[in-house]
Amino acid sequence: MADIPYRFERTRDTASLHAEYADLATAESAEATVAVAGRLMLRRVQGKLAFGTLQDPSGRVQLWASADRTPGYEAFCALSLGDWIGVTGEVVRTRRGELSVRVDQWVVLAEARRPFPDKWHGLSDVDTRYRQRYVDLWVSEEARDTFALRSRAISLLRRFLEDRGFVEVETPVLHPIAGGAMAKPFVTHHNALDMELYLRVATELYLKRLVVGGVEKVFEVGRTFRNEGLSPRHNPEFTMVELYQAYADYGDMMAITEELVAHLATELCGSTKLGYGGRELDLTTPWRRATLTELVEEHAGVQIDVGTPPEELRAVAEAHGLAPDPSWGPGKLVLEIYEKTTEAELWGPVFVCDYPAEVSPLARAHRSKPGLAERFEAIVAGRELANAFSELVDPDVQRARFEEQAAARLAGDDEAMVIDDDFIRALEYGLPPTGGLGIGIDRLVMLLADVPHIRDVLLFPTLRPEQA
RNA sequence: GGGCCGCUAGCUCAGCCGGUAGAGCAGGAGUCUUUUAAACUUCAGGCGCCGGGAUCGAGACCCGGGCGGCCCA
Repeated sequence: MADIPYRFERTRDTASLHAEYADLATAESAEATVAVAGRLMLRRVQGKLAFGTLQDPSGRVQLWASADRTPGYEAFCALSLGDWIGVTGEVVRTRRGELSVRVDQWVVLAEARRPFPDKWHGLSDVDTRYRQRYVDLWVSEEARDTFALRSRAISLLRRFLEDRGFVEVETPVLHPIAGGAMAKPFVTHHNALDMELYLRVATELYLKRLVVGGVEKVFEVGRTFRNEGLSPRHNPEFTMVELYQAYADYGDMMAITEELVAHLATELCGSTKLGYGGRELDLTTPWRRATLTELVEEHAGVQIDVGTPPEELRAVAEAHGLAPDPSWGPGKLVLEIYEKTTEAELWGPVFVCDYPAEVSPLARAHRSKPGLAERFEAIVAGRELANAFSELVDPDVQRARFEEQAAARLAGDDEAMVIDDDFIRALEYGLPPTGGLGIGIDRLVMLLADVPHIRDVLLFPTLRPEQA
């Protein structure tokens, strides 16, 4: 192992070097000494002269070493690609016009003992890119750009909400009851209390408790866990932002959703007109608002709603290749028909409004449409990006909804919710009219970064373990 | 869970109808004072994902398994 110093005093990153010396003439020296550090990416040895390419997070700069002025010239030429080095020297522009740091002093900061990936093709094996993200980040600029964008997106999201008076909170990840979404939880065990705990499937029920407590505008950005399969759009742990606003309804949530997404697109991509997967995506506000049943009529050519006789709904479902379970009510049938015939056809952005109340146990009944709830999902680039409601505020109705869920659970639906008595007790203290919204951050970043797989926006996605 | 595709040197990839494994880069040893992934000479580098099978003979064909990708549920 080389003698590695404990620190290195860097004076410039490579980007600021290029900015500062943009006007330096060819074959001139700036008569200024700088210290740069990073990873050696390329090397061109020409006998008594050697050139290298140093990379840091801001970019790259050429290094120029010569046998007659670079100390330890032979050793410098023998560095491995991937080694971290610190270089001190004069800023010059070579005869070929390349801004360079002359290697007057240099020191190894870390050895790359493992071989460098192909310097031209980089890493193409996606599995290796996910498993060894440290190598991927080092050699592929697209990966670095995507994660930089993710970081800025979350930062902008926080500022957007804070600017509107929302307060960020942290609620438990370990839940005694996995509530707030229809999903299978991960189960764990607490030894001291000798009890099962569940990793949260949503932050919803805790955040609404906070609105009861008087936090009128509240949000949480947090990891959520659902015990389901892996797909280009699903990872068992993912990041959601949920927000709740007192005195607001789902219409207000539509406005926040479209403003937020348009704001992020403008800030990060420079426009609300994006391309995604080679297809145009126009996020300019306002987004289309359409009811679920309108959209089913558009795409499946059938007029149905929760008031349609169940036999008729069943027939429509079967006509589209579904095998309706006898336990399904009209609401479930309508939802299934929508998901089968329409959801995949939508590109969006579109707010799909007014879901059946039967499948929306935490949403408030529609103010004028019986059997429906004031709930929407935002479909963007063909996938669900957001889910929101006018929140159910009546403790008696909430208890009845929970009881329906418990019955479904007994009947074998392991994604159905469990009765949360404390949540009902909270509602009994009074939840004002409230709008609530959840947005999948990973999917949002996928849109903004124009990447096809959720793994492309997760630094360390869930993978099967490597073979020993 | 089902279907299809892929897995060959550290990396990126070839390999015909089944005949005993190759290139470029990276690595080692040399030559070279202005290069830009890319000079030249030379050397080394392989559990062909794993396990079975048919064959005189398998990287290639058949079966099972692993991991990954895409599509479907």
